[in-house]
Amino acid sequence: MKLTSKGRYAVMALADLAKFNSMNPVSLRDISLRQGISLDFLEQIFYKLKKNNIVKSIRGTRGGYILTKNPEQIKLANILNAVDEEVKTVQCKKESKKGCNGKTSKCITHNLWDELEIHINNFFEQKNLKDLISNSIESRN
Amino acid sequence: MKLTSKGRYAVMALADLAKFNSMNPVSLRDISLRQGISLDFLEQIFYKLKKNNIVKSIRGTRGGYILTKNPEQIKLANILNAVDEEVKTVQCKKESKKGCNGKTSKCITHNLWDELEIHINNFFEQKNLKDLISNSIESRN
DNA sequence: ACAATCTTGACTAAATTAGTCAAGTATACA
DNA sequence: TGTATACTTGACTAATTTAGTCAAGATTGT
Repeated sequence: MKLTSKGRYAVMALADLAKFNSMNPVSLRDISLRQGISLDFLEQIFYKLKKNNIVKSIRGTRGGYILTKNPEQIKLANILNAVDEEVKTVQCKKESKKGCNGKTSKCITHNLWDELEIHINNFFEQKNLKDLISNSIESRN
Repeated sequence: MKLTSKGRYAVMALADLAKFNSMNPVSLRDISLRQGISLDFLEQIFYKLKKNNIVKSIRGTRGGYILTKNPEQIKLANILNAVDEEVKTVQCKKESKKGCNGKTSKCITHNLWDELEIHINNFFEQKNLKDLISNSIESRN
């Protein structure tokens, strides 16, 4: 699980989408304006979200994107996995065939990062888009 | 909380230190060889660990470093905070005076990252150096 | 004296991030 | 049918961050 602006933007954009979803598709341009995210960057992000079947697109003049499911069915873990291709907490996983740091065995802390990754994933597994938008209303944002 | 190799190396090095601590100071050179971490990089890391009172140093020919406390009294959170100066999960905190993304209010996901940071911190608050080394013996490493 | 070790700052190559740019394709609507 | 709007997709790039290296010294044990 990689946590970058790309992931944050994806969550923000989808929260925006969930909020204004009602029935009409929402254009990236609108999201870009409301959330202050570069349109070009959003395009990249939504390309991935679409490939991962989290949104679907409607082309043409009044087109835009809509969620494929209800907000409460979309877990944040799904979103982050969709945009942040590689899953990692901290190095030391990708060289796992040969051990860590070029050694032949796993490093002392190897299990630790495994556990951490699970811990973080749990967090995102337990949150869905609806949680986010109800929270933001609650806190008067 | 930033998670990089620097933090991982710090934890590895201190776990090594805890293991061989017995009574004699352990030199960075030894740690470097055992853990496969660059000596120069270790020096940087231990500089910070010392400033944060996690280790103390003994100079001279048979010098090296020793832990200032028992391994079970050193929480991983302490270590990571010591070496990873800046605390952050994902952008959107440092501009917190002016809101996120240059907007005047907090972004929809702001609270989310706060929660996540707490979640991760809890993880590291609950683990100490002793946990690490007993685990690694247990799993025959 | 001298070798081992810690101390500290400055510098840098490589990787990653956070985008931009560009050239399209599809659709709605006038 | 033309045109504006919006999605589609790949390629490229500036800025930042990471993960170190390099260097010059200060201390101490023997």
